[in-house]
Amino acid sequence: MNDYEKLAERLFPDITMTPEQYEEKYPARPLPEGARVTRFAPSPTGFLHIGNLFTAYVNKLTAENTNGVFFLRIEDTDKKREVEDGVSGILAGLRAFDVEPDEGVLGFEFEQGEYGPYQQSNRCDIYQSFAKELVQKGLAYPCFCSEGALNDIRAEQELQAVNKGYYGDWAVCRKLTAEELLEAVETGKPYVLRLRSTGDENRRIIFEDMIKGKIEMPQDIMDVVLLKTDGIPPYHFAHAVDDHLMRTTHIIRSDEWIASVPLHIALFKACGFKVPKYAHVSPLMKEDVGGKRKLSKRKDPEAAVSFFVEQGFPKTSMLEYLLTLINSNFEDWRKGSPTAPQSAFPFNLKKMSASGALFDMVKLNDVSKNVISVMTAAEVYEQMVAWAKDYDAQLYTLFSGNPDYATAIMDIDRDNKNPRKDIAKWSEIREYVAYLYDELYTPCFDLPENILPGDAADILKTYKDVLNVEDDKDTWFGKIKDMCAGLGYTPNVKEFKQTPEKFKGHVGDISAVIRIALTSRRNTPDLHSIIRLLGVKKVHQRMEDAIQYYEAQ
RNA sequence: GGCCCGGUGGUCAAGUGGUUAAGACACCGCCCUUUCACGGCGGUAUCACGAGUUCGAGUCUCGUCCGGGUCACCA
Repeated sequence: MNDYEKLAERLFPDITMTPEQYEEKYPARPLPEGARVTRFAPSPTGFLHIGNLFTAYVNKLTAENTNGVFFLRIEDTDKKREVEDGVSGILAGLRAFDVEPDEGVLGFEFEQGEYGPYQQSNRCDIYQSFAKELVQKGLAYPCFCSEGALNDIRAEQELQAVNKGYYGDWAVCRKLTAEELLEAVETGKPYVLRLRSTGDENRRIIFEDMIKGKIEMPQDIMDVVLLKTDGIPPYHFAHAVDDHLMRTTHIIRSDEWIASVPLHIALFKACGFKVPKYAHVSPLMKEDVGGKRKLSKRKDPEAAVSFFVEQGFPKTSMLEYLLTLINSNFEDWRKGSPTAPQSAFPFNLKKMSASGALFDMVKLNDVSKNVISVMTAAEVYEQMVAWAKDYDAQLYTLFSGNPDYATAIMDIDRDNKNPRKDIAKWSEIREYVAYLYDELYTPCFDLPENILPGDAADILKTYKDVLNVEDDKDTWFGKIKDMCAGLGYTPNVKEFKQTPEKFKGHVGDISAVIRIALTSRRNTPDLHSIIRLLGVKKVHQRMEDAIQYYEAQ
């Protein structure tokens, strides 16, 4: 046994599993050629950022498109960050929008898959096994520098205007011999384990990022921490060991990791691992005065995935919108395949934009309206009720109390070739259906400027006499047209436009008055259907109320 | 500050040396229309800046500027 081996044994006396044994325990995955293994690896903070959902979705798509595997790993090596049961919130956000992992952590203290444990806090023995081997090979060493000593080094580096960090001549413990290190360990001094970097800052590493393209950077020369004083690794080392053993083929993660790729490559090489492919996703931005900035958890409510759940965006809407950001040819594809499932889209990692996109609520709304417009009334009802159950108790009671009525409302104008696009999210429905439920209805008979209250009263009085709820649509509208002449209006919109001086208004104004009297709104779906849903009694009552209101003016 | 990434209309963006510089959202106008919508047609508006290479540059090179990231015993 040489000195390094002795040191390794002294440092990790209880570690008996060797890296070779772990390699056998986690063999190459039995997947078809070209299958990609991806992962989403958040900290269990309980908060899922929309940008994380975006990245996770890209991971899922990548795996799905190649018949690979998408797994969830929890990076809980930092106790300070931890939140009680922080996993559930993240999983809930993922599930809300169907970005469900195939493998890994799938619930509170529940995981599935052959490559676990998937929670880093349960993998300490594994990290230490690989760390032990690094020590044996002289590629890692214990460092006894205190926080204060580290600060002193940093201050001196600042003074000399050189790169900060623990490296080269600054790395005092690196210069200790194995014998000296062993002696220091015996004193019981706390230590961290550091990589003995073999990097040369004058040499460059080149790697191909699948989104950003070719990236060239100086080699990493830092003697980074492999194991903290508590024996747990920080992100970098854990990433190398985990993604190697879990046989991840593509590391798709957020942009901010680019700077540490040289380090990660150094780590993979030091451990003798094959370097995975990298793809760095640009962050989602938010419009701000004078430019754009990253969506902020603190300032922007829409940074949280839960916000979209609360607002009631259908999961397909959200994914549809995200897809437009992920691959800009998605919209063209959608045009050609309006009803195809999202999973049929030929997603391409390389087509992702290298720059950060602004998250556009207006566009999301538009996309969502399209999605909802092609749903059946039954689908709308089902999703709407599911949402209301959690977020609008009154609406939930109203809807589930009479499903046929609610479905009939949602069915208005829905079987058209070009359906209406009124609704972008379920939270809008309360307002949308308000006039169809007495419990939600507050009358408001305000007229457009071009209609006088007296005329409105006349219109309603005339209409009240001819109205028959049983009329079919043509008869119904025929009666409205027939009313026009007697009241000084024209049934012909074109005619009105040509000679407006000859009329008080056109049939549109008559309809507007009736619409406002019955619904208190200036735009609603087809009035004829609404009248039938409302029923004779309510229709007459509301017209009476409106007439009274106008006559009092 | 060092290193790295990015920069085409208000927004998402196509674009791989020769295009009238696509398309979508938003906005505006017109048309359709039996209301409200849907829909159709059209319009405003973009290559950050400066050099260079080239017959020719949004595209290649260099510089500048702007925005972002990163330089922890956080991830």
